Amino acid sequence: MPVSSQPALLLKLVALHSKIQRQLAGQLSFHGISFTEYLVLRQLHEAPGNKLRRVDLAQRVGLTASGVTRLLNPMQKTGLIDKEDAARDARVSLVTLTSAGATIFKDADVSFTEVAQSFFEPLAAEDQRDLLRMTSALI
Amino acid sequence: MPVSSQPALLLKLVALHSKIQRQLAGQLSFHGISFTEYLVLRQLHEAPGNKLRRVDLAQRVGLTASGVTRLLNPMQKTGLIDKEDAARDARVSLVTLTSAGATIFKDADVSFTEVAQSFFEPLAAEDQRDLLRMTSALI
DNA sequence: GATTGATGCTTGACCAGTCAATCATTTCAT
DNA sequence: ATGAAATGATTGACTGGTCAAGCATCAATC
Repeated sequence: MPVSSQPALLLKLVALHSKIQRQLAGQLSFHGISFTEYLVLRQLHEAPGNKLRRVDLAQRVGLTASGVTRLLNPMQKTGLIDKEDAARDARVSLVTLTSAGATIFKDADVSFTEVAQSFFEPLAAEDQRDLLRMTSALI
Repeated sequence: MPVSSQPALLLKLVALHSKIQRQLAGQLSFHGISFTEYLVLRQLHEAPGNKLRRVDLAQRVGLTASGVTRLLNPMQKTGLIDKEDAARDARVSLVTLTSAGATIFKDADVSFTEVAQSFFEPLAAEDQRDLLRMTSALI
């Protein structure tokens, strides 16, 4: 492969990401949440006991600790999540998924899956497998 | 391919983008510019006469018109770009690349290329070709 | 050639996030 | 047991954008 095409490839991936963000934001807005909020709900949904420390949540969704603080405040006000103190450590504040939050997540996840499916439709199944393998190798 | 893996693939691409952004921002900061600023310099560098209308620049770098206005103000103050009135249309304000801007771009572009090359190093040449083909098909 | 609508750009208000500082609490070495 | 360092969370100041409104100019129709 000519050396010069790696920059082009990098730019393509960035452009691809813009397209993904636009589509996801558009569909998730019907559920009243942003993509980042979807990620939070998803992580809580997957977590044992539907509960996580804020630091761990930050790491999983790719935000800083303060970013999580700022993101969660409105989510708590709208009842998607709740705070809970940790038994063993008074510093940590656990984040829990409310049942309302779980409902919203399940609805939003349908949209997310639809976007994902239609997004990759131009690729053959084998290409999709290759793409998954390559992205895993690159992360 | 099992239907369920498209969501996973989408999440991988998002994670990949985070990694790209981190690496690019880190290297470009040595040249005193952000990735978005790099994109602006790149577009001007590629444009005929090193000059573009703000609307066209906005579209090429994926920003809104106001985003471009806000981005370019500091870039003009630091002398990377310059304004110029269009001869035929008093509404448009052309953006031009200064020679200082061209110098910074060339330096930054070396870093950009290095990041791109090291980023895709885990992939064989054939994989890189496939990846380029797939991303082009998806955009 | 005046009106109406489209286009290019900027501005004010806002949103989502970072970073650095701070505070509270916990852990660890002695 | 105590003092020092580490950890978890929040806050203030800031960055980098968006969106909607507004202003100037241009184009088209009548």
